[in-house]
Amino acid sequence: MASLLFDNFNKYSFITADEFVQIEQVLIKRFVKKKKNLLHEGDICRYLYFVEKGALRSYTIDKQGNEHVMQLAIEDYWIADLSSFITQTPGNLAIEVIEDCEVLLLPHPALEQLYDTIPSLGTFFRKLYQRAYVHLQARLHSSQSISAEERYLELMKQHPKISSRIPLIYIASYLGITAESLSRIRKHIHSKA
Amino acid sequence: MASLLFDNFNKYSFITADEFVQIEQVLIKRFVKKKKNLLHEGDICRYLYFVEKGALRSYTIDKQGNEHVMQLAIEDYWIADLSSFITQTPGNLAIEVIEDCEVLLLPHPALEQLYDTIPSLGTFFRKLYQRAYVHLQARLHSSQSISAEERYLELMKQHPKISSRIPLIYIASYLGITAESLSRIRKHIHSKA
DNA sequence: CGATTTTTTGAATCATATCAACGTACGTGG
DNA sequence: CCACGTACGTTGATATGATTCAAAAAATCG
Repeated sequence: MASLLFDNFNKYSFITADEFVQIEQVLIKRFVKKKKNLLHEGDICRYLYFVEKGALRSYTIDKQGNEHVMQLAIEDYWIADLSSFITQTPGNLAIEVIEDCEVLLLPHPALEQLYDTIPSLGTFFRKLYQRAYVHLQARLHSSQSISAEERYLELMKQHPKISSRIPLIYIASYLGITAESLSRIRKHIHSKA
Repeated sequence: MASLLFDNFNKYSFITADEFVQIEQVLIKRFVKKKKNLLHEGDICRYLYFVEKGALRSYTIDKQGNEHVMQLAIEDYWIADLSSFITQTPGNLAIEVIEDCEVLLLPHPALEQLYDTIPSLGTFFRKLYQRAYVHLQARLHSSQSISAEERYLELMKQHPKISSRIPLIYIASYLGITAESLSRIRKHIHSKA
């Protein structure tokens, strides 16, 4: 069983082949085209999305109608509006496809049931939520303590695949700056390299 | 039983008087003086802290040694380094007393045990973690979409008690700006009011 | 290929930081 | 109870990082 998802589970928890078969039974596979939304602002997030292929972003929309990227995801990443998923109430994130995708949908009610039969799945997702929290805190910290250029360099270092594949406008938005600024930052970096 | 903590539990969950007695048995009461630290960077956060009286802040320290306030807490607030508390591994938050405090300490192992006997306690803290997550996301969103002045006004509106009692330097740090900037923002607000 | 999206560049402007100085308040030890 | 020191707040002058708006160049897509 060569499966990206199986390996992903076993990165942070321990899932047997048998257990994985059970999980597979509730997964829904979707092929989604660029520019399509998996989730709209105000929707209840009914699935956790695991990316098998392609790229996506989640984003919020402010009062002026500007979008702000909250998360970027490529192969082997999970993406969702976590707080909406956990509470099953309307959230304020939207999720859009950046690059034609193959995603696996893990439905909320099915997951709740699987927790009973596969205890280590609870561990896995508890850890996942926790990483999300830590990551958010780290982002707030760096947005308050370092320059946009440093933030960009850090992102490049930690997620080189993301920064090379995702269009600059989304990376800029993720970093909390404009596309123009990031373009200038790139020029500046190249000029001294 | 007139208790701030009892009422706090019943804001987000339902705890009976009997259950509350059980909880009280594991709580540790501490009186802590201004400037003292309840937690240092790199410590394992072994307690959730409930503030009965006084004021505290949690903060991170960046590479240049500057502090950045992550949370402010007064009476009726919980404070902790959540990710360190949950994993019981060293964290990177410190917690310092701003105003002489009375705090209740809820130890990690005791809480784990109470979850078995008081199921609604699990609900309560799950919701607490979730609010922390949502709040963090909202902060990141507003730090990327609105000006420092708007952020300050929002804080004043949502937490008037905090903004009136806590020294300006900590509020500024919480907002991600310098004390000088916040001072000017205040002046600007008063001038047009 | 044309159409759209994405990236780059320039000039002007703005929000916030920085550095330095001064004012105020407060609490503690003498 | 006063005086002193430390913590906190304000103000001014200047610097800087990032935004805005406009336009052109480059890349991508059907």
